[in-house]
Amino acid sequence: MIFKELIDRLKEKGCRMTPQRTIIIGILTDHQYELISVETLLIEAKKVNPAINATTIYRNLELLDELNLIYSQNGKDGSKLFKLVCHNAHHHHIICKGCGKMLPIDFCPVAPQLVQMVADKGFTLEEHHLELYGYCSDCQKKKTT
Amino acid sequence: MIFKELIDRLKEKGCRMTPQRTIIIGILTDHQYELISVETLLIEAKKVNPAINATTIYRNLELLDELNLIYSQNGKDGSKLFKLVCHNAHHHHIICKGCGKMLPIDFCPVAPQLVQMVADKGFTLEEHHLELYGYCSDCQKKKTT
DNA sequence: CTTCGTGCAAAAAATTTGCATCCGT
DNA sequence: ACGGATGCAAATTTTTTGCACGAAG
Repeated sequence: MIFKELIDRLKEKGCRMTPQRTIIIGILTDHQYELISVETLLIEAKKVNPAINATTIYRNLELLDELNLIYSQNGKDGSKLFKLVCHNAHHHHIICKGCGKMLPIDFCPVAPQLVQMVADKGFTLEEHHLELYGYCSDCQKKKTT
Repeated sequence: MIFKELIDRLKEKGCRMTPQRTIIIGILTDHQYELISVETLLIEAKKVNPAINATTIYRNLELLDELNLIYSQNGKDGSKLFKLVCHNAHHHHIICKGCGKMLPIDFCPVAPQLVQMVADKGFTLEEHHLELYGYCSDCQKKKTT
């Protein structure tokens, strides 16, 4: 249900839903578990509507990036790869060492790159546990006073 | 002592140590805890030897990448950023759920991006704990038989 | 000496920008 | 109708490549 969520999120922000944007988001949704390059995204988008321009892809990726809705990393060949940040899936928390407050992080740093690195050593990654510790803004202040 | 380690590693691989390469590695070592762009790397390198060419930077980064000695990620503005993978520093393990074997991972996925994301929410990240679980190649085989 | 590495210039690729037009709301 | 979004072309930036020369081992 990521697709609709994304559209709602964009609408909230006052963005217009053009057919191009809808297509781009649809494709990103299709690839939500893998990384996709600008090039592939453009090719896939053109399959739906051949008139879509690369500029539109760039501008939409920029928009999604500003809203922190996509994550990007560099591919093996140096190309840039993108992936939606899945807000409704797996996530982690940061825990305040001062007051114990927990804040969910809508982002999992265990990227395909790490999975690959582990795979190179013969391991199959099944699950992971990440605990982040720090201080929330309130406790940060208390510490310095 | 990363600098010397890197040089040794490259020598082992049969790479020649030219002054340019030495400078580039030196600068990357200086920035081992932060990300650096090609542009900055070039500027810094030129401060040491103004004759250094961008092509040389690219070719050396390519070399280091092939040897998995650097990690790259995309900067906020879309530029590519690099950082040495610190083999002697902080690291994590993957633990086999079958036999308990532990394998160190010379890579920490808790990237500046995550630190920034946490900072945006008012938290200051102090430490983290990542546990990776999976199956080693041996136990993987046993499972399927 | 023998190759690898470098610099330079040119080519290619990737990304951004300006502007007129289009189309969601 | 208004203002954001798009397409197109041109400009800009980034990265790659070919080749001759220099220098490391």
